[in-house]
Amino acid sequence: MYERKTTPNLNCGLDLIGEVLYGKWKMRLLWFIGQGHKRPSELQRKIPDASRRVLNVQLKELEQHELVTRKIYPVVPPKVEYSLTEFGKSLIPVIGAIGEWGDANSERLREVIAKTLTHSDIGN
Amino acid sequence: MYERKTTPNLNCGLDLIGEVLYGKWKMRLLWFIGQGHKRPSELQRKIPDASRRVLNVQLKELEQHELVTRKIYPVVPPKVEYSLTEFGKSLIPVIGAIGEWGDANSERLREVIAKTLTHSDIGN
DNA sequence: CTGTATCCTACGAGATACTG
DNA sequence: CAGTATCTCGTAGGATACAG
Repeated sequence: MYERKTTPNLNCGLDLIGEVLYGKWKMRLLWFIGQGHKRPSELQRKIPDASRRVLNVQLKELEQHELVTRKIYPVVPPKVEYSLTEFGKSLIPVIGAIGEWGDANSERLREVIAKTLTHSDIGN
Repeated sequence: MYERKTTPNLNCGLDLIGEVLYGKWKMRLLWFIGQGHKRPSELQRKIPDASRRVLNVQLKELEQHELVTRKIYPVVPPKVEYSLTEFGKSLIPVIGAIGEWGDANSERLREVIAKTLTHSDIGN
């Protein structure tokens, strides 16, 4: 978890939600957990570009922000499951809207993003 | 404008939109421009926490991503106006949904955010 | 299967001072 | 009023290696 030195100025909803959703993989984590992919290894497979460490960091932040809960099963090998809280669930439609717009405009988005990359060569 | 060294992996809409919306003030810039606050000084007043430089940087990125256009009036003193493109306009409902959720849950959000601040003391 | 501890780097963003 | 040039710094996130 990162230690924050500065204190943000939170004026509007756009700001507040940013605090909680800022983090490269958070929206996708919430999304996949909502889809029923709850175990760390599963999430890791769904988001292979993220390192295990960062996934854990962001999951812990989501937990602290009360968007997900973490349940540990005392078995060997260890088993952990993340679930959305009610609060987290209420965010899913918003994330859905964002993702839909992104999917619907993926063509266009790839174009404009490609234009701004200095060493162009998009990964896929 | 920042020079990017790494090349992102863009798999899904959530990823793609992130590329274009990542930036501390971009959503609010789009929002305010959509509301008709088009001039730099106006936007600066709306978002006083951002420095002029960063506002310009992010506006230029939004322009390159074809979400806004920039129009210069050849008068003295100089006058500039930003407007949403059709592409940019199509994003507004999404930003609206995000902002609404944030506003609707601002109480709760402030709480959970406060808990995670190490040197607590929220600005407002 | 889980998670944590180090170390390291790119880059977002602020401050300030300057030009047209 | 609008924009750019430097300089600087914090920190998010990757790599790797290890531990329960």
